[in-house]
Amino acid sequence: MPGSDSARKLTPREFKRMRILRAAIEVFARDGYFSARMTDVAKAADVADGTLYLYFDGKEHLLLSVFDDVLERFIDQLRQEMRRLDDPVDKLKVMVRLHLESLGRDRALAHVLQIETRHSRKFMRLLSRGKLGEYLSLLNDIVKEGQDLGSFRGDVNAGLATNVIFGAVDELVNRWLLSDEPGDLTQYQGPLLKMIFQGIVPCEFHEGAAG
Amino acid sequence: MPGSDSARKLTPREFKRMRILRAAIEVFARDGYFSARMTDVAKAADVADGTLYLYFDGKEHLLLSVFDDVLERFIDQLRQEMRRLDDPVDKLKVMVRLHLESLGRDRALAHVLQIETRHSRKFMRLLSRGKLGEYLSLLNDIVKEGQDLGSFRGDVNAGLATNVIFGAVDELVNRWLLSDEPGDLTQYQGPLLKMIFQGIVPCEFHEGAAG
Amino acid sequence: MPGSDSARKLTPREFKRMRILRAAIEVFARDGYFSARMTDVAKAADVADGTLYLYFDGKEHLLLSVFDDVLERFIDQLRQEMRRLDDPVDKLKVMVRLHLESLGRDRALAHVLQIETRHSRKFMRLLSRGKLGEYLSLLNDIVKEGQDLGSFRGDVNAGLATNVIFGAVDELVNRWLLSDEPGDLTQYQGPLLKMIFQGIVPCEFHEGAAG
Amino acid sequence: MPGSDSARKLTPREFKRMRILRAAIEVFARDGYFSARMTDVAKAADVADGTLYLYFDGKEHLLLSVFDDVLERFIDQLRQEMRRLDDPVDKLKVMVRLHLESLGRDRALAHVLQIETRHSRKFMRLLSRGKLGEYLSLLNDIVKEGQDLGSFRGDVNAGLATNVIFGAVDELVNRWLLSDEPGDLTQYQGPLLKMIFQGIVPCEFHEGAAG
DNA sequence: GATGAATGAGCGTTCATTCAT
DNA sequence: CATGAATGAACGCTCATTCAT
Repeated sequence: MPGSDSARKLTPREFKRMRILRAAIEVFARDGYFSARMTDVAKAADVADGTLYLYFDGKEHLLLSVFDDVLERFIDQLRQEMRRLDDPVDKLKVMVRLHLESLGRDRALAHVLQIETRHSRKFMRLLSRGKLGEYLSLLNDIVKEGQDLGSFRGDVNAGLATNVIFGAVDELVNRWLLSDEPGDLTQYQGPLLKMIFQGIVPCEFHEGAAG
Repeated sequence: MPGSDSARKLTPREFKRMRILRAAIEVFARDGYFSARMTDVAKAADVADGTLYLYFDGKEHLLLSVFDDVLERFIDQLRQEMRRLDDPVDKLKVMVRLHLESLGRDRALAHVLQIETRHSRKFMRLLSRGKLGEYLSLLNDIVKEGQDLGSFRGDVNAGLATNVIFGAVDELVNRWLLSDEPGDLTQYQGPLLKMIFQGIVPCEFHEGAAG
Repeated sequence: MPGSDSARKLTPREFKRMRILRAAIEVFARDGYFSARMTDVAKAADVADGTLYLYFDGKEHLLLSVFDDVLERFIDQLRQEMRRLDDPVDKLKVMVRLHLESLGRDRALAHVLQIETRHSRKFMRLLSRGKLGEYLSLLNDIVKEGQDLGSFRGDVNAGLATNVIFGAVDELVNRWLLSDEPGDLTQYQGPLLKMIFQGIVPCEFHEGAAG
Repeated sequence: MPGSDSARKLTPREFKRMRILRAAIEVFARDGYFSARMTDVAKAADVADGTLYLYFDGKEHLLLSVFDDVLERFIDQLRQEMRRLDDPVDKLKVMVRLHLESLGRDRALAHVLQIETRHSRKFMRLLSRGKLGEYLSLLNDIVKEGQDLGSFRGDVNAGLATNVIFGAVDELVNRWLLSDEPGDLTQYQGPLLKMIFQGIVPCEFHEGAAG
């Protein structure tokens, strides 16, 4: 797909920016955001300390940029995949799959996104109002669409359902990150979706189990 | 029930320990763990800086103690409530209710437990191996019990189901924490349980939706 | 004179404060304010780096404190000497003498007061509005008193005369500071006063020389 | 007088040099020498950062060049004016007038010459040994000439008298610089000269006042 | 000559922790 | 036990200067 946005050649500036972002991911994942030193990021990116500040406003901005950059690309990819699909059920499946695949493929990145970017309420708000909000909004749209079509139960608030779904996926990734023998993250996709779709109680008992 | 753990009078030492823990919760919630200064915790607890170190090993241990102390009491309470119940469905309901009630009652505490204690992988591991693990284990027991009795579907790995349930509740608390107009956290109990029990897809479509 | 303010024993805190101020004078004079490093001041005062900040708000405040502390004592001394005198001419003589003596006695201090504290307009304003203003005001009072009594010519604005006198003394100190073989600063007292009192033009030519 | 130094057309290089010097004056006056950044000087001069170093050896040399350039022209002008005059009294009058006029006309320049160039002993020595020394030497010559002719009192060391005169003028300029409502600097010329010529004590009291 | 992206040395300040009283 | 003054290691960031183009 020559000429496509994601394939076009990077300018030297963009290239160096990417190098720094990648270095930040590695160093932040290895040492933790707070313990990580800017000078180590610079070393990992093979640039001088001062160069970091030609591309980013500071340490915090660097962390935020890791998050936003990655999520931006992820959301783009998601949007493209969504276009091909009609069934909200399928959309949800794809979304969960991509989520697990993306993070499962890059443990350092997952670490930064799941843990280091959540070190403070202030930072979490920043994320929620940025790309993360966009992502949740995408998920929310799918839920609502499913409810409109009758594929998803309509007696649960869509926003809450969105949170529950995200929370389930998110926690799974967290456990995978904390595990000593992680294995393949995507292996959980099937059971996870089953839980999300069908819950934990078999249909025949639904009456009695209703909250 | 004289002499019971929770009702007996606190020794002066225990009392001061509690004062420091409470001060830590307030200060960590207000300023964030990393920005918070030990001297401010001391001030809030109305003790000298050095006194903190007579009760805790350091800043990190103080944070850990907040977590463990609170969870210990929560788990005790949970165990007592569980004893009265037989039905795993009821147990799960109670567990979720207590979870939401406990955190909904004390926003500063919720903030510290949900956000500040998760600032690094190292710390999260510490939690997982401590009281948090115990809590998850309790939840896991309920799930397995439900599966054994047939109340919960047996075709999903219990550990994964546990994670999904915990993740759903946890994320809900997070959203509540980040919200500007929080409202009452317990209001979500019903819908949340519905999601956990029945999933998002109505029974009649379960075949097609299976992951 | 036991019990007098200046002779009373210093508290340990005051003593350490003085030690730091003295160290600052030496280091600022030796390296210049901007090149001087706080860690060197600390070393010279034989305290830890952080201790400086228990006594002063920062580097700039330290410099300001050197100035204000010294001038405060100088002004006190001046006020006491003034009390014994009636003749403004005598007062001016004493003032100039004390000025030259105080600085001539301590070259490092003179260096800091004359040069390092004047590194920026902002800082000079700070000084002018502080103790330096008080000092100039004292000088101004003497000039006005002399004019009222007829000892000083009344056809020159007192403020301007004050500036001229101060400028003359100040510049003399500056030249002494920049000189490689300084000699005794007080040796200039007589000629300086002659210039201030009588100007450069002999009386018989005053008509023609008037500006 | 075509071809004269001050009137001939500037080469492009000289022109750019002047632009940089002017930019330096503005930026140094606005931000202070130490806070000022070379990149801001470059911006103000509308050249690239690196270009500054094609015309000056560095930041310090730039400041020194501002001083020397301005003083060189000032001294040239002074020498020309002196040529027309015989009376040392007149020469002194003209010198003071030109001094006040030159600085009164350009407050940014005055700021740099009076304050920013005096930030350290090392720099002040540099000035004293350069153009400033030349200027003081010029003043000294006038004083000595006046003493030889009997117009100025001979019982005061010429060097000291020079310092006193310079100090008086210099301090006046300083006060004007620090004032919030400066007004016209040249208004002080008359009274200032009166002080310099006649001192502060009326002739009839000279005996008693002699230092 | 002119550019401006890259360099990297340098430092004021903070704050968790200690320990003499 | 309690205190709080003192410690000193640690680091993000700036900016004068350089040099490949």
